[in-house]
Amino acid sequence: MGSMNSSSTDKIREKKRQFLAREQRIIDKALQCLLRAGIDQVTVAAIADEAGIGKGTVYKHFQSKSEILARILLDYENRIRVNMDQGIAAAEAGNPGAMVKAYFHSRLSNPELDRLVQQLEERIQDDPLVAEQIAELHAMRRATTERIGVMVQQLIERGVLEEVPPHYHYLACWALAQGAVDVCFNKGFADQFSDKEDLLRFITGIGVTMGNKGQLRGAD
Amino acid sequence: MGSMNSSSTDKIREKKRQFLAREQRIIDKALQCLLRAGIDQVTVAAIADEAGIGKGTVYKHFQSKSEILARILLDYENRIRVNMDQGIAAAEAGNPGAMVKAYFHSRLSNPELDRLVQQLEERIQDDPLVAEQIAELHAMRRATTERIGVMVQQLIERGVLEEVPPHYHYLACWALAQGAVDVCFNKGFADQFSDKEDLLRFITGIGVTMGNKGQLRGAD
Amino acid sequence: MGSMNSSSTDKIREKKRQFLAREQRIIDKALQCLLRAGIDQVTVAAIADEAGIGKGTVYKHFQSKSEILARILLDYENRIRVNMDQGIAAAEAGNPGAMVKAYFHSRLSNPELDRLVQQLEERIQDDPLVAEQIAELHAMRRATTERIGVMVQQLIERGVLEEVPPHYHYLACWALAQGAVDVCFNKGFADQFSDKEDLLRFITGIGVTMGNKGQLRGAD
Amino acid sequence: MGSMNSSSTDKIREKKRQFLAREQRIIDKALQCLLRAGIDQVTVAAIADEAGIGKGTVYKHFQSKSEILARILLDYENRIRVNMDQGIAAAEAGNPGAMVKAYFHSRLSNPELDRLVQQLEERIQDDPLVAEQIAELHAMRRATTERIGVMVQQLIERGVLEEVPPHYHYLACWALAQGAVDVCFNKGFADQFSDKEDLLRFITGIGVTMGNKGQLRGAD
DNA sequence: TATGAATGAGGCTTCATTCAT
DNA sequence: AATGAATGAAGCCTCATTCAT
Repeated sequence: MGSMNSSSTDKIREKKRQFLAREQRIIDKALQCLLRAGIDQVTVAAIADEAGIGKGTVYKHFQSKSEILARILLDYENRIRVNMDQGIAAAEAGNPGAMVKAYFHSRLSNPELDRLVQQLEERIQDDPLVAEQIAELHAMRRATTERIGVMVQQLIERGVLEEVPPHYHYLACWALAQGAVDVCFNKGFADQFSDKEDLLRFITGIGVTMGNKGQLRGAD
Repeated sequence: MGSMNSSSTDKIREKKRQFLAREQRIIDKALQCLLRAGIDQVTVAAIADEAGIGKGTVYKHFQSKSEILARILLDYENRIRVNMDQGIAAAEAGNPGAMVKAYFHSRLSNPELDRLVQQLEERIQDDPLVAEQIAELHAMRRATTERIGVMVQQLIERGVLEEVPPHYHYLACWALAQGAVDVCFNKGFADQFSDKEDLLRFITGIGVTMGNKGQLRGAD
Repeated sequence: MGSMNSSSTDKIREKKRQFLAREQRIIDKALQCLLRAGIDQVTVAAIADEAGIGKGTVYKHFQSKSEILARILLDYENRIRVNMDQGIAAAEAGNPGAMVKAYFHSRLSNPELDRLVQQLEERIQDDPLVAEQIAELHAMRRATTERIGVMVQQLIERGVLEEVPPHYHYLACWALAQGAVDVCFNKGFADQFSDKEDLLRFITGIGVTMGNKGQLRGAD
Repeated sequence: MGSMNSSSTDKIREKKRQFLAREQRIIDKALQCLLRAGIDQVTVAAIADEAGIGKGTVYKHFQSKSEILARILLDYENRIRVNMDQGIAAAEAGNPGAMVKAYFHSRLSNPELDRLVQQLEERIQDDPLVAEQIAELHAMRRATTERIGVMVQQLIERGVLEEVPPHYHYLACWALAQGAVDVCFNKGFADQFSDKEDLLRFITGIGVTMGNKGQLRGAD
């Protein structure tokens, strides 16, 4: 009986594992489709085909197409958060630039993906079917902002950064990263640079120093 | 006969004028719809309604829906170019920051519109129906970049700006502006700042000084 | 100019006429489908096919499938109301049974249809897409009930009918008619009678006298 | 060996008992779902959930969803038949109204259920998967009709009832009961009466006397 | 010339049923 | 024997585009 129990438990576990694996597979394949074909061309049917499963199966794992997209969004934001944690730890260990570097690295190391995620967010932002997930995304961002805010505040007090509301610095970073990604993949700029890495390095350099005190002259 | 001729010419001219006026009206109303309802909600029918004409008439002026959107895109880019011309003139007259300021002002003075245009570009980027217009857009950008490149080159030579390929500076500006707009309208950041204008001023300030020599430390 | 105007007015009128004609055609064909194949087999595609038009065209006339069904419902109830008006007129002219006869005649003269309408009502009763039409249906019924109520009240006062709330008599009629229709088309009773007309005549006879004073003995 | 045999027989019996118990549980829970949520909202998955078993298990007991519904139908008709048996017995014992009363009581004592059953019948009437069960239902009704027919014939001969084919009286009863149930639950009549019980009592009273001789005047 | 009715491909989603474990 | 993940046919609806008037 004991062994039977444990074997049946094993079986259930194995099933759960497989189920989750398939869920991940759907996510992965969906992402693959999205990156390849662009957001508008990807249908639930296409995702199912790519994953080698039936359309109906997709709906065993996700309540709607938007939910798949939301999941990609959250996974991505999570990965950024983890990277930021490391950056913050390094910053607290005395390397003040580490945080910003970590941030830019997170977002620019795979700019195709970052850009896709930007587009996904626009697309599902107002879909009531994923209101909850969107709220979660926003909560994650808020948490990140707050943790960064503390550090930024210290840098302001130490006279390193401009005295503006602390999250301005974060938002400016976010903006620059966001735009950097757009530049990389905007087809109109494709012929403007031969070395994407080099450009991103330049922009990251800007990100690391921007907002430093004494560097701003008045805008109109 | 002469007067008849001239009157018939007048008639034709008047018709042309009316035709073009209507075309502009369609563009304007389409833009109005897009800004009001968001890119996904706007149908050709809605545009025609808003313009007070029939759907069929829209297709007398534009070959496809994408063409309307492309037209908005081009109009916008054109307006930026005009502004840049003034900025460049001022820069040549001895005000080196004027160009960057002009650029940021063009893009951030109406961020809702800038953001919409970003989205439009994503949407129609690969649509073969407007391949030509997209090419034109890219050509405009290239022209702008080149003209800026000349000035930037001078600033580099005068030791004001970092010695990187000249268009890097432009692309960084583009990126920061692009991202600034995203920050403004990302709902997840809505509660992070109370005064959009203030934030944009801060970011514009960054834009004006970024890339200045002596401000960059190496990114990884 | 005058004749041009009138001819263009004519054209518009003709178009409207055609449009309404097609709308009616859709209703008619939908009804035909429903009667032939049963409510569950009828899809929007089937209706469109039957009417010889595209699926999309159906949606130019009706906002949803339910709206088609609701329209059939309302048309039918309207026809009953018109018949009732005549019956009430006759009743006021001194033929007290005329009203009930008119009612039964309305409902039993085409029992297939009546039964279908019953089913339709069940089906769309709670569909929010036709909440308005359902409300209208109920309003029509309420109006009918009230007008009948006045007459029934008189008959009660004259001692012809049982002294119960007046609309009880109407509701009992409605119930008997409703059930009579079910009997006619319930396949389980198909072999119980050879002459449907004869049975309905018998039941109508019951309807005309039921509720008359002195005929009721207590139910448990 | 003997005792082993008997114990294995016991086991088999126990299993059968459990199997049948579960089957009944499925029926009960299905009915519960149907009454709660309405016929359109109930899926096989919902029934299985409610019964606390897997979907697959449901299909060990029933070949199709329709079969479950058919079973509910037959159970209900059976219960009516049992009640009728008692009513007939009472009628034979000298209480001629007992039969009709029994019938109405069977159908109107739980009108929600009766209405549901009506709807089920409509729904599965033509489903080939349950053709057999539908035939059985019809056979049961025919049997009931015939047994009643004998009594009605006697009442006709004694001059109590109108001289029409005997089952007309039964069918009229069926119709009135059927319609009474519809009245109760038609939302359009919801505001026409405050006391459902009172209305049903009135209608039952009609049912008991209808068809009695001397009460009919000719319908058209 | 302007119109808008007609079109139908194509998207999303549901759910009865099957079948490998 | 029981399970529930997988299936895919089928339904409803949208909307860019066409074309007869």
